[in-house]
Amino acid sequence: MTSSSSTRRREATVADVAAEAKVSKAQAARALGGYGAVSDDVRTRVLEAAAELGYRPNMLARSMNTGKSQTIGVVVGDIENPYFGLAMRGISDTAKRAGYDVVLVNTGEDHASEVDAVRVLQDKRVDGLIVAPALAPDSTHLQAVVDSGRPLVLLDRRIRGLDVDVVAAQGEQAAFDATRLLLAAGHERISYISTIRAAGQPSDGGQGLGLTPVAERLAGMKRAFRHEGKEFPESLVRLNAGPEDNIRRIVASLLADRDRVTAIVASDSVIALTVLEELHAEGVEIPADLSFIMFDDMPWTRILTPPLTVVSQPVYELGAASAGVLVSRIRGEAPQPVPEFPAQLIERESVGPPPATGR
Amino acid sequence: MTSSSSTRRREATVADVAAEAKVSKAQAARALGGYGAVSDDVRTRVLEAAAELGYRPNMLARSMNTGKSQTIGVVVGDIENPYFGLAMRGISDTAKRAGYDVVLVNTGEDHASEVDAVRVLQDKRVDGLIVAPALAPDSTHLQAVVDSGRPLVLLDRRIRGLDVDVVAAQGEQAAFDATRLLLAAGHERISYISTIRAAGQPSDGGQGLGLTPVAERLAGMKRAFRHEGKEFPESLVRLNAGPEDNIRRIVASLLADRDRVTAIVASDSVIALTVLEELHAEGVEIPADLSFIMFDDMPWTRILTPPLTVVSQPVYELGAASAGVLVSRIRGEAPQPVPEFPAQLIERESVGPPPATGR
DNA sequence: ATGAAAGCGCTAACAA
DNA sequence: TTGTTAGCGCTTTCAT
Repeated sequence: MTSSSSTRRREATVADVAAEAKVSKAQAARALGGYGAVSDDVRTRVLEAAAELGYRPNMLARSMNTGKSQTIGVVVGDIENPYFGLAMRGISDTAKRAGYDVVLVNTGEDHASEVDAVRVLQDKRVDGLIVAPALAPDSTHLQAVVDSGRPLVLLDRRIRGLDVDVVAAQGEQAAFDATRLLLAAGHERISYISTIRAAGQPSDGGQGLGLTPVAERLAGMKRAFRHEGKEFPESLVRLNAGPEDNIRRIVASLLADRDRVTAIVASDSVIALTVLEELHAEGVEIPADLSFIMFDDMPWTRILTPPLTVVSQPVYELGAASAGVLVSRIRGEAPQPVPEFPAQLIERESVGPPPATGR
Repeated sequence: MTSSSSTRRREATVADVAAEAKVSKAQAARALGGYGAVSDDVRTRVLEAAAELGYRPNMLARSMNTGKSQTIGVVVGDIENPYFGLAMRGISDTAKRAGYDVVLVNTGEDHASEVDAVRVLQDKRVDGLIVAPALAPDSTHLQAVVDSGRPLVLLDRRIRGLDVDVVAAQGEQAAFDATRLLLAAGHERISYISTIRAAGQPSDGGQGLGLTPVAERLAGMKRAFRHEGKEFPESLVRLNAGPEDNIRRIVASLLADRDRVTAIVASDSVIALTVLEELHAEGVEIPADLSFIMFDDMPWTRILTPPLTVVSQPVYELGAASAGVLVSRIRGEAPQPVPEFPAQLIERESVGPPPATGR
């Protein structure tokens, strides 16, 4: 007759189990924890007692003396962004398989938030951290993680001077390919739009971008222009584009310009959505009036009219790899080289020749 | 001269700080933890010592005696699904504001996984749980949570006989509205497609669906038919529709049928995407050949040609509310009534008259 | 193989 | 206000 009252009854502890099984606390703990030397007889008695009492280990207590929490911390800018949603699944799947739980903190791309999150996670004694850092001049909070000896893996963004594993897609070549596609179709007035919070001038085209995917892609685009002997239109690069209504404004002004852009490259799927909405609202036809390429091959890009030409990144795999690398670091295994994840241009139908210049 | 070796140096503890500040461990702990009575003099000395030593509290130790981990567990079927991504942000934002971290477990809609997740989270002594339970005959794992006295909030799905807070959108009325829209346009052969893993026959139209949103919506649809004195085509309900290639098959067979469906209602955005892809592949025009309505007002539904008529659900708010309710339960506050979240039909252009029966 | 006892880092009585 | 002393539930020497 178990007392199934709804009040939280005291949970059974190792001591309780030990008493019930008539062995010492130490032996019960060994049997329960699966370590040390235990005779079959004792083990079965302990396990039976445990089952009867509904014993469940207190992981906090266990973590306290082992120093391992079997938990990894993940800090991202925006889980709502499908990019991170997918990456998160990769992380989660991999972590779970290795016996780790994941505590997720969303920073809203805010640096102070990120600093705080990293600290809190360390206070909670996570065994390792995966951070997709916001662009910021200061990375002492991450350096502190490294100094503390806790494994840290950077996702999607490298940080200068921080010697840790980084898992990110390589976008330079794909950006090069995408730009060549555009150039070949006859475009030169190409705009790249990103919400990245870059330091410095809004359109300084690469300064203050650090080692971000955006910087890489811009480099790829420039190389493509150089390759054709043409000049990259720095002035059409739009960073710090968020939030939504600002993106709309940017698109509108890009279109209103006397020297109109003929192609737009969107930095991710969230920004792409807003750009497309604004284009729609302005009655701009793709690709007749404007060519369009976006990063991330979201499922919906295939069912648009026309289907969108995109640069796809193996996002799930990036997440999975970051967790994989982190886990092996936690376990102190030999530092495997982080695999490469090249982004890839997928041609569909949103790129065409620029409109006849009928201004 | 700090030893910035990369080896994990022993972290400063309360005892270290106390020694440095020349006070008792208890006083140091009080000053550090911000509880009890501490003189200004002692406090400043302790805080200084702490700063100098780089002291950080060990939350595991703290949790062990307080019994509070300041962490809530969230168990969902699929984080990759944008629905949960958004809900997760609502949860995360709300939890963080209340001082809680979130550990997220993805079950892949697998019951065994869910059972395990719930157990592990309890072992980790989370202060409360938010679970979006997979449909399963057995919910003893959740009953166990309730019995243990740990706060539990169900997200998106109610469970018969389990007396806990439930946060979910009300879809009956919106489904009724959507169906009336379809009926008014002249549709009767309407198919509802869902990936929900229902027990019993695949098309038993509501049996074995428990208290799920799908059951509610089906009820709304039936009511609309009844309201018009027409008979609901149970045989067109397609449950257990996953995974992707199976969805395609279902759509294909629905179209191939001699008595073709004239309208499809998709249960969520993930399934909608596949349905739309298949329709696209089959050359079916919306709404000329087929009318289409989906649940969840994803941003991309607005930029399709034509824009999609959808049923929108306040997903972020659902997540936020579930966390809010959970936190107040954890704090032992008076049980606030869970707010209502009616889903809402948003008419756009994917519904039109059925095609002239030119078979 | 087993048990006694000493912690892990912190909070929580209880005295002083 | 301060310090002393017990624990929280578990792992881990160290004997036996």
